[in-house]
Amino acid sequence: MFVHLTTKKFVIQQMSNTNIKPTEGEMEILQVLWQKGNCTVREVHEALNKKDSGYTTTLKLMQIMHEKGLVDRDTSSKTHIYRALVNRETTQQHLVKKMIDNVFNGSAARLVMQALGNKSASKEEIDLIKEYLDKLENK
Amino acid sequence: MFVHLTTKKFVIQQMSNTNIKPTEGEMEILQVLWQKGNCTVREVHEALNKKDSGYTTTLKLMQIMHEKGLVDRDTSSKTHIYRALVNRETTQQHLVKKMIDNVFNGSAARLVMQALGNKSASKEEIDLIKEYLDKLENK
DNA sequence: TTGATAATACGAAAATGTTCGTACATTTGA
DNA sequence: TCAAATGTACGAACATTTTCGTATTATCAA
Repeated sequence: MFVHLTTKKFVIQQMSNTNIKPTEGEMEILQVLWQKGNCTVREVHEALNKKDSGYTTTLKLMQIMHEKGLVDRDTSSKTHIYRALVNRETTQQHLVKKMIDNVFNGSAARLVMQALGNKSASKEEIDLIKEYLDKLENK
Repeated sequence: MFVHLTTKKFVIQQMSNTNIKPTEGEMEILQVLWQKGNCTVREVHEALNKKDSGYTTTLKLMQIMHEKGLVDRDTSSKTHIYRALVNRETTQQHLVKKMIDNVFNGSAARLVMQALGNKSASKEEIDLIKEYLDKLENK
């Protein structure tokens, strides 16, 4: 399906931007790109499954992301292929840090507990976290 | 200092808004109100210590927050006294949930680990969290 | 070949958030 | 008392993000 991708190269560059702050819409798109790897605009648009906005909106957003350097794209064929240029973990790190400051007054623990109180945290997830904590404490 | 406050009453009402999403600027103000309790605009403005925006900006923001129902105010004296109308924990809950969805693809554990990897999490905080986790698991 | 389909480009409107200037009212102290 | 200081009200400018309409180009199948 994406055989041609093995020959067409993306420009090799890494996002050095220290001030990463994707908008909400941009984050949704990045999620898809991180999860599915390289994508066309249509693939992203369909993955998002937005009923309240059209295809050209997603397109425009991705074009802007390209201008900003959030994504790179292969334009060698008519249908462009996009990929995330910002690192997933780094971006998440930035946003979490911002939330800790902006919402939790600088306390990471508060955020963690709030997140754990959330129903989203299942038994398995909690065990995973405990394990992680032990590792963290042993160094 | 705030003796008069014991006699002047705030309208008793609770924010029922299910779609709480304060903007970044609004969050900063809420932080102050949550932390310091009832405040004048000036107190908030000084607590924020923003050098890049003036007093009337903070004022305007707080007026808008009032329109939105994020805060209530006592206008019985010339200098109005504001208080948060949205609950701290509820608001944080909403924002965390949103971030889990929007940034961490629904995984609370991922967010937690990202937050813990942060330098902001000290030894004490980590112990606090472990304690919390045990409590959480025992029910 | 040619018309339908699917893409991109891009300007501009709409929506939302932030900032400020200015008018006006109240308080206060000299 | 009355001028300076301190407040609020509020419109308007500006910035950013999101959305869409329309023009144009490429692809594909009949």
